[in-house]
Amino acid sequence: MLADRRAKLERLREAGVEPYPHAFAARQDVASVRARHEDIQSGAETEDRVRVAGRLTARRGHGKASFLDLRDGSGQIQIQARLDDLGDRYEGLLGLDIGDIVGVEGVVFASRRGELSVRAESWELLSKSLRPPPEKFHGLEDTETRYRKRELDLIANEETRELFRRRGATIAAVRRWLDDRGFVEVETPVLQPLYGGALARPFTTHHNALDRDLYLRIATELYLKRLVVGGIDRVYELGKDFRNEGISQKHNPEFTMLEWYEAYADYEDTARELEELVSEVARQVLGTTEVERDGRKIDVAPPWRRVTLRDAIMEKSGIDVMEHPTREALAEAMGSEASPEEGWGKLVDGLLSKQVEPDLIEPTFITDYPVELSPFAKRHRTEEGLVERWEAFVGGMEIANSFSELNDPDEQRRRFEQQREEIERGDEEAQPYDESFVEALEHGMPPTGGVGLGIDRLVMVLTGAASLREVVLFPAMRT
RNA sequence: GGGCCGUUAGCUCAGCUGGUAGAGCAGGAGACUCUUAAUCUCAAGGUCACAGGUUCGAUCCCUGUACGGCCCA
Repeated sequence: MLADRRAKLERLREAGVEPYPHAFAARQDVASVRARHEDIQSGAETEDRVRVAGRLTARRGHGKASFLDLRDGSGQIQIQARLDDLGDRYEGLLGLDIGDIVGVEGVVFASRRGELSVRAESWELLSKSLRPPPEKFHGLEDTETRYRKRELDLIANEETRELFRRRGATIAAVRRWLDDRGFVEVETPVLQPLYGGALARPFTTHHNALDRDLYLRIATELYLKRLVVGGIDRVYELGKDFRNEGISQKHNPEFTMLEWYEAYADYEDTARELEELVSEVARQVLGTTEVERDGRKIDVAPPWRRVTLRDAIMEKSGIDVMEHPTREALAEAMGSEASPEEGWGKLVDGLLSKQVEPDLIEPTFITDYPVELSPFAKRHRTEEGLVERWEAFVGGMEIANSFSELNDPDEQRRRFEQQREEIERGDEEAQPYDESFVEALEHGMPPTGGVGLGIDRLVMVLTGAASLREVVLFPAMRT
């Protein structure tokens, strides 16, 4: 199989052909050629001489005249090869393999059937392909191979190419939205002496020269808030976080997260901003605020529904969590035993994710969370025991999380103490105490609204993808 | 972590009650000067995921392992 192509490579070399030349000058991309001839009539000739280059994706031979399809990063175009035009270079062009990268110079015309084509007058091999590409009609369908060898998925499947174009466009649009509003993009440490900012288990690594363990960040929250203390009133970071947890359709151990912080804003401001950002990004990427998921249309245009966590749980389960303020009472109301490492907050979180979240198809803010679940959120201005926090859901999936940031250093200390109790109970996702963060707050942080937006999940929403692994180029796999 | 399903040619897939494997595409040789999943002829291509077991005989039945998918926790 490979031997055939290897043998061809050797024959080319023996014939004095360099199979891996350095360049193909004065190349135009396929999209620009197509753009010039949008309105061409079937059978029409032009005098437009072009140089295009790309991968051969198909060949239809006819003896002394043949057709090849050539694709570059911008699109695909048909090449016509005729013995009359190419003479002794004709056989060589036909002898190339599907998958080879080739440069062609010729004149643009439209075939009798109206297909825009380049009539080759000369060509050169730009890179020899030694392995056969996936099958041309069915493409590459095996999920495992698509993830492990994403390059083959991209060669074979237009939907995959389109999805990752959309992902790129989404990230660009998100940055544009923030940049336009004066947010400063920053980069904070990925390797951290102490992890924090989210309830999750970290990855641990080791610094040899310092001979000490470091953690891969689980969030950027604490460093970004220190920058707000420092006077960067509008700040954001877009990058990878790492959480040492299982792999599922909504979880990858490394994932892309956006966090932004805005001084003098609260969680009502950030909710309005998120609605605006998501709908604006959808408009830029899709041209509409309507997305599709499982065959259903979902409009992400503002305003999104707002419902308190207490009401949302009551509506679905009939349980008023505020009437059962201890873990024992709540567990009894739920008709189950709480495992020892689960506090009251964890039980509430469980009710939310199992009973409520799957039905949150239309864009929804769930607001006002128990303080136990939110060690960095400010207490609610009117509701006892709650904090000013929301999570945003679209298509049955959490995409963002936000609060009026806790800026009272003494209160922050008490919250860390509370987390210490959770750790002692055996909760491995609780927060370690971070004194340098509390010290920063002691210098005074303005009232601030902060948001975390899961970029992979946003891309899932905008592409209708069923699994996070579809929108991550190289998802985590065993071995 | 548990349950169910899958793994056969480079790719997409067949394979009967257990008798040592087939097709299409791709690749090879040939025919064909407007095709586009081109068409036609010929030939070639396999550690049936891996390791055991049952059997005269295993792609097929059983056990285990690896990897993947779906569902549940």
